[in-house]
Amino acid sequence: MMQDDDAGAPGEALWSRIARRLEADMRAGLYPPGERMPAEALLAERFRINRHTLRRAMASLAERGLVRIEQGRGTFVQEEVIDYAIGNRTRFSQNVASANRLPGHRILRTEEIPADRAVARRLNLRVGAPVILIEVISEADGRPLGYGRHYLPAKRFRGVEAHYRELRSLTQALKRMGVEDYRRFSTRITAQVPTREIAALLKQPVTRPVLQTENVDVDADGRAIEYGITRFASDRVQLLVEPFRDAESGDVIGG
Amino acid sequence: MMQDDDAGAPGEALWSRIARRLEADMRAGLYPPGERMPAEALLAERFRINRHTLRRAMASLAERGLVRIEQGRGTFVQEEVIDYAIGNRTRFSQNVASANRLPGHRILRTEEIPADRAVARRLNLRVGAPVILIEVISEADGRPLGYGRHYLPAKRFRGVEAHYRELRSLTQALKRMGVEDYRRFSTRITAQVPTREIAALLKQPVTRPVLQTENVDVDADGRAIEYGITRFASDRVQLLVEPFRDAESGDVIGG
DNA sequence: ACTGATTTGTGCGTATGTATC
DNA sequence: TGATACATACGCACAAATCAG
Repeated sequence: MMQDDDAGAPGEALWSRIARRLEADMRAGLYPPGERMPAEALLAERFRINRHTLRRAMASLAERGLVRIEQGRGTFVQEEVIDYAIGNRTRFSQNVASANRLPGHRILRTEEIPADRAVARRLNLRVGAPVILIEVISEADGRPLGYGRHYLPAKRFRGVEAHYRELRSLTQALKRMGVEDYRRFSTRITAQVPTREIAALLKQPVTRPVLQTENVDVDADGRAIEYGITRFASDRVQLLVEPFRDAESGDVIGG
Repeated sequence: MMQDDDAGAPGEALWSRIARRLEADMRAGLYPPGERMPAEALLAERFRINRHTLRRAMASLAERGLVRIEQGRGTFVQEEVIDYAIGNRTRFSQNVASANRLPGHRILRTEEIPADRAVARRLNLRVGAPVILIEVISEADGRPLGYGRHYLPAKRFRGVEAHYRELRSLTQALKRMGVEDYRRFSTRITAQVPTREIAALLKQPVTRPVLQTENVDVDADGRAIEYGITRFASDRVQLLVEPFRDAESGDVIGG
């Protein structure tokens, strides 16, 4: 049933008009991505409509993936998610750039530490062997996408962190140290509830999950050169396992 | 000060002895995987130790990944996670069987419905074209691993659900309908907070995230034959993106 | 939106055992 | 022997999160 005081186009339901209005306001920047929208009751009062009507409008936005409604917490403007491709030749900045975002990263710290059991096993080292730890926040348009901890064997790569800071690319830094090529050996993906600390680093609420990837990269000889754990903000990143293409021909492999 | 009634090995800290005791009790089946352990206060009283000492023991178990401590909720015995391999030739039951678990599935329903926009786009159909929906709970040792919704074009695969029910394998059912071979075209991975309904289907709390995968499979000619959305219980499954190997030679591809 | 009960998290104070210099 | 630092253990109190009603 139409609202009596509907001043919009005839034939369009009031909830639909409200939905378009909310969508326009979102695009205009009134409700920035990731932010909580005003409470349903408040918006209903502001538009002078019943809360049911507003909820119908919100439901249509939620269905289209523009907002995310969370009971007891509020309604949040959905952020644009970046496809993060995972493959044999995953490179960091390419993923972000191909989404028309400005890639960047902040290095939190670099340190030489003894390998614990987990790191030693993945890098084929003895427990206690020196490894270089690089902690990075990767960003797109200044918003945190992921928080990564990368371990490299110090014996072989001592000083890599200086190159990395200078060149701002691990691929380039490794190349300067003689690693002409490397590839992703394995990737393990889990979903987790973030610790308060990690949620803060990713600037996301602890109530939203993180996608955790664990990877081992190897050089052309198959030697492990890097072990990394990255936590992605699941509202801003989705992982994409694509059909792998030949480096030269571009043909799909493994069909 | 050592406890007066300490009967343990000398030189070993009390918290360490308690940790070993708890670990043994876990393995003995006293605290089954996924279950909540008794509250810290209760356990401390039972062992006649201070709560701090018990917490030190629990911290060591948590560090080793044997338990998961959640403020306000309790301490939970961590479940063994199954590696679920994702690749060009992902097949369902192989993954579970290779983890020495008994694979199985329950078909919740099969139905012919018109394709909505999302399904139509992925299967290269018109909106409203008939598709077959198959809803499945996949299990290992009787515990739910994932809840999947699979869509197939009805025009080509009408009746596939009967074969599926009989053969209990989508690969076999498709083969019977003339699909000799198919491969994974793309997989999209996100982490989400489950709805109450999905949490119930997966027999997990809503506070634990789910891993959602969206996949499109294509036949040898590259035509889309299946679009699926699967939600995995993140405590019981981790996704594994492995180096892809050639079907014949077994060589790693793309090195 | 509030309440009370339960559970884990944190801080402080005290005391003793152990290792080192 | 003594001084010092650190790990261990206990007791008490309150904060913070969760959950059921």
